[in-house]
Parts: sequence; structure tokens; C-alpha cells
Amino acid sequence: MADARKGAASPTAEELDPCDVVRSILGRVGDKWSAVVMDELAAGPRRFNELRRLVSPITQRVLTSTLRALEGDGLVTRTVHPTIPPQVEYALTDSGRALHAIIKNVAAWTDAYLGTVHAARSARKDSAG
Amino acid sequence: MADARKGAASPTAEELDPCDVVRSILGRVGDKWSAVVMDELAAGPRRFNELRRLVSPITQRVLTSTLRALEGDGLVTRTVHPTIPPQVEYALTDSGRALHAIIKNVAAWTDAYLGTVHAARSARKDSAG
DNA sequence: CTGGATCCATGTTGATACTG
DNA sequence: CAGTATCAACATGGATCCAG
Repeated sequence: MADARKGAASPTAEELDPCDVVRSILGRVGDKWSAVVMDELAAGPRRFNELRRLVSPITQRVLTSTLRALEGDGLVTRTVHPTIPPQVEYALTDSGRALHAIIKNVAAWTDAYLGTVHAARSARKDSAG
Repeated sequence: MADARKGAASPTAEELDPCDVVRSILGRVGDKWSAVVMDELAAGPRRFNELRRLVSPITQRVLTSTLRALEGDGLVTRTVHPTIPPQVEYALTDSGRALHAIIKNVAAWTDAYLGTVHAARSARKDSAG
């Protein structure tokens, strides 16, 4: 990870470099909704509109693209039940669960350093204003 | 973290809700350069242009704002030595080091699931193209 | 119910030039 | 050396309407 900037070395794959993958994963969980979606999914499989209600004021367009991105990285599975009306279930994969555990570590970190962060942000405002 | 959408409850602080802080931290480490900057800083304090060379094709404008953001969250310290020419040293704080450790966990996750991720991405391309 | 398509507001990143 | 200022390009997220 210490050398993410050297770019792609080989043209046969888009991301052979694990560093790039690390960055893309960080970017994924760092986006606005992925983490909370995964957190809801961690409690069990959910259907589309169920998730939509659960993760708040997310729009369906964004929920769709978030889910697609998660699915595209193998973090989430999408199962279509050919019923009327259609029913689609999303669930975390093993890798998704493992990544979710790491996200929980960030939550724990935040819990531990909440005071530090707030102090730093207050100091920032202090010196700025 | 399961209820990040309920918004701010009190007006006296911008982020009393730990969930919001978790999201902001995820957003910070999920941005394009913060993680690699922290990774370089993990090896020891660095000066501005030193970092600039180290983290590759980052522009100084972006390096500056990245560092400012990190400093604003108390993850990094900025020490100015009033010499000629000016010398500024950046270093990880305790919280920064702890967060960096978590980032390393993501790197470990990537190492463990690299095959899964690539398979998922290939399948994605496969069905898309 | 699930989700595609379009249009739009905004934030983030990057290139470049200039300053103490 | 270590930034700041400005402008342009691009990505992200959101609102709304439409369809299987």
C-alpha cells in the first residue's frame, strides 16, 4: 500500500495491483451510503424497499447504484425471486461480512477517540473563526 | 451506526451523533489520498515536499488540503520550524496511528479476498459486456 | 415492487500560476 | 520550502418521471 501511485503495470487487467484494490475498497466503504447499507445487511438479508426505508433518506437511484457497486465487488449477493410482484433479496457475502467487521472497528475507533476528534475540530473552528 | 439518518438532534454542535463522526471518518480515509498519506506518515514524521514526492502524483494543492483535513480531525500534527527556509513537519498522532492500524486491516482484508473481488469484478464485466 | 433514464446541484480533484 | 488563489474537469448524490 505504500506505493499506490506507481499506476498499472500490466494492461491485461484493470487492477492487478492490490494497492489499487485497497484504495477502491476504501473508496467504496467511504462513500455516503455503502457502510450503512452493509450495516443493515449485517443483521440479515433485506429486500430493496425494506433497505430503502431502513437506510433513511437515500433515494432509490442511489440505493440501486450502491447495491450494484457492492455486488460488483462481491460484497453483496442479489437474489431475484420470480414472483408477482417481483421480490429481490440482498445479503452480505462472507467477504462482505468480514469487511463489515472492519467497519465496526472504525466505529469502535470513533468511540474511543470521539473526544479527540471533537477537540481537534473545535480547535480548528477556533483558529479559523 | 445503524441509525445514521436521523440527523443532528442538537444545534450546539455540528456532530454530536457518533454515527455522523463514523461516516465522516470513513469518508476521510476513503478519499483518494488520505490513506496513503497516513501510511507514509506511519513510518515516521515527514516534511511537506518529502510527502509530496512520496505519495506520488499528488498535487501540492491536494496534499495541502488532505493534510489540513487530517490535522482538523486530530489525526496528524503540523509542526512549523521557523527556520530559513521554512520547514514543516507532519506526524501521526496516537489516534492517527490507531486509525492507520485499521486501514492496515483493510489491506489485510484485500489480501485475503483479492481473488473474490477480482472474480466478482470479472463476472460483472462478463454480464455487462 | 424493483429499478432504469434523465436532468441538475454540488463537492472533489487536478492544472497552473503566484507569494512569503 | 511551503503554501495560497483561481479555474476547469469529473465524480457523486439527488429529484423526478417512466417501465416491466
